[in-house]
Amino acid sequence: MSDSITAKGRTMAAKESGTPKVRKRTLSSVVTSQMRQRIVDGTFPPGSQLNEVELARRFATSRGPVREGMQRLVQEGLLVSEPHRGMFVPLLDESDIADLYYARAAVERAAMLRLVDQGVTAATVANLEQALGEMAAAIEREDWGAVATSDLRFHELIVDASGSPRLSRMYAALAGESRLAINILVGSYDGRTDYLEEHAKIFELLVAGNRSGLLGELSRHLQTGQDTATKNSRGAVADSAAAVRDTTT
Amino acid sequence: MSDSITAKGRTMAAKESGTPKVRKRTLSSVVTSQMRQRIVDGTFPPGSQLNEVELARRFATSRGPVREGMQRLVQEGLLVSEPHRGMFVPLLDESDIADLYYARAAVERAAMLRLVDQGVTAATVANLEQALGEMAAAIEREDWGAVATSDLRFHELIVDASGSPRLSRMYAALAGESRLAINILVGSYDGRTDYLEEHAKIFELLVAGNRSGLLGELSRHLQTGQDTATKNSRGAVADSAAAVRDTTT
DNA sequence: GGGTGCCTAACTGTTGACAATTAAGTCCGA
DNA sequence: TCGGACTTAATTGTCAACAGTTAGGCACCC
Repeated sequence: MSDSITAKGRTMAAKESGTPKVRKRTLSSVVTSQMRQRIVDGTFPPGSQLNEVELARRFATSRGPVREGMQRLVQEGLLVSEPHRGMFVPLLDESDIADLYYARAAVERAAMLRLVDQGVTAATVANLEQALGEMAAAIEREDWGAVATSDLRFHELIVDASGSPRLSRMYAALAGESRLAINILVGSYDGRTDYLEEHAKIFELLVAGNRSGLLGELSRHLQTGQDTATKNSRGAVADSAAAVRDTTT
Repeated sequence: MSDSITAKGRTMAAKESGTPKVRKRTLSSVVTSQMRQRIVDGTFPPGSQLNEVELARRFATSRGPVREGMQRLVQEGLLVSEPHRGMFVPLLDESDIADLYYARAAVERAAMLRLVDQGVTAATVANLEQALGEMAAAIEREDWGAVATSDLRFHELIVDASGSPRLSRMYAALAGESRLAINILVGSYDGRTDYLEEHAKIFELLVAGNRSGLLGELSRHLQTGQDTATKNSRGAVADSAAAVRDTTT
């Protein structure tokens, strides 16, 4: 019953440039990853429509896999579907951001409490320290996109470490939406140089197992994050919407 | 430029409740609903495979809408995908059930606390009372499937009442999975005649705004639910798996 | 001049056929 | 008798063409 080496003739249909490191993954999944990446990194800005035929052409596939990928991204909160109209990258308004941070707080609180209960493993400590290191390096070179990535990664690591598949699954969607909200205000991160120490504080309290301190610090941290996102998105969403209008006319 | 829109047609359509309920559902969505229904009500038992061509034939469509619906149900936790093999209704083992109830507790706790904060509206009270009424009626006529439905509906109403779209979205998936777990042990509900009063207790504490009591009662309630599910599923999953094996051979 | 109704263009929704993959059954040889 | 490679049936993954819907523009009528 051991895993026999199915080393059969692997037809290398690797075209010259199309797909970088395509493994045994199905086409739909690689298309999904590609689209998720481009939504998250801002290539497809909030408010924009994703044209099926254009994407299919760009990925050198048919519309089937593209539609399938879109279905998944809808459930992740990275796309909204308007029947017979198309798929659009969500425009998060003030109430969306508030709800997003509220839901994140609910999930992270539960994860942290459980993590303290069952103790933080050495591997978790190492992962978190690495994320903090990446964040510091990103701040150093003023790469605010990377700062946002390490920021979300830090929080995601905590949730994953709690060992609940369902909590992780739910949080992944929230993290994706958060990235959407943060994208609008990338560049305004520099006004918040205390990000690193806030995360370091949470890390310390987590290792120390300080429950009440942890909950308080988390609330503060997310609250400031929400305030920043809300404040900076006030005009940003309007601009974004206007920009979309321009491009579509 | 000229923003002087008379806004006549808009106000008419918006103010008026004239939107006919004949919303044009797309084929994919109706197929999705149908499949969700049959998974949840046990027509497609846990462990069974959903054949695309057979379902397409049964729904008198092509495989496209069926595949699209399956994608959605995967994200809801009602199906698992094994690439190049097929879609299967999940078989929840002991750890799955534990994780499921843990995640539910996390979400419901947050929802309840917020609900107490912002006060319970009259509409919410009415909805919850109705759910309790349906539960009592279902118990009376020993319709355990309906008991499970009203049970989950009660909890879902609480989460929805908290007014967080994302919390509701996450909880919907958890509720669907819970229904899957409960289906196995439908009929063993009769051993737990205290279900109604447990829910009534939660309802009272919620209206009274008793935080600590609420959290304690919720923990107890979900714990007993988890214990029952776990205990009754011990042999059930084995039987179910065996039954699936029989039908597939 | 303003409103109304068609009309067209572009897009999504749907379909049936084709290709690729998996797993089980079978046959052969040691 | 056992092991392994081959064959084969069934199922999923992918594709290109067709059909239906939506929204915006244009001419026409009042």
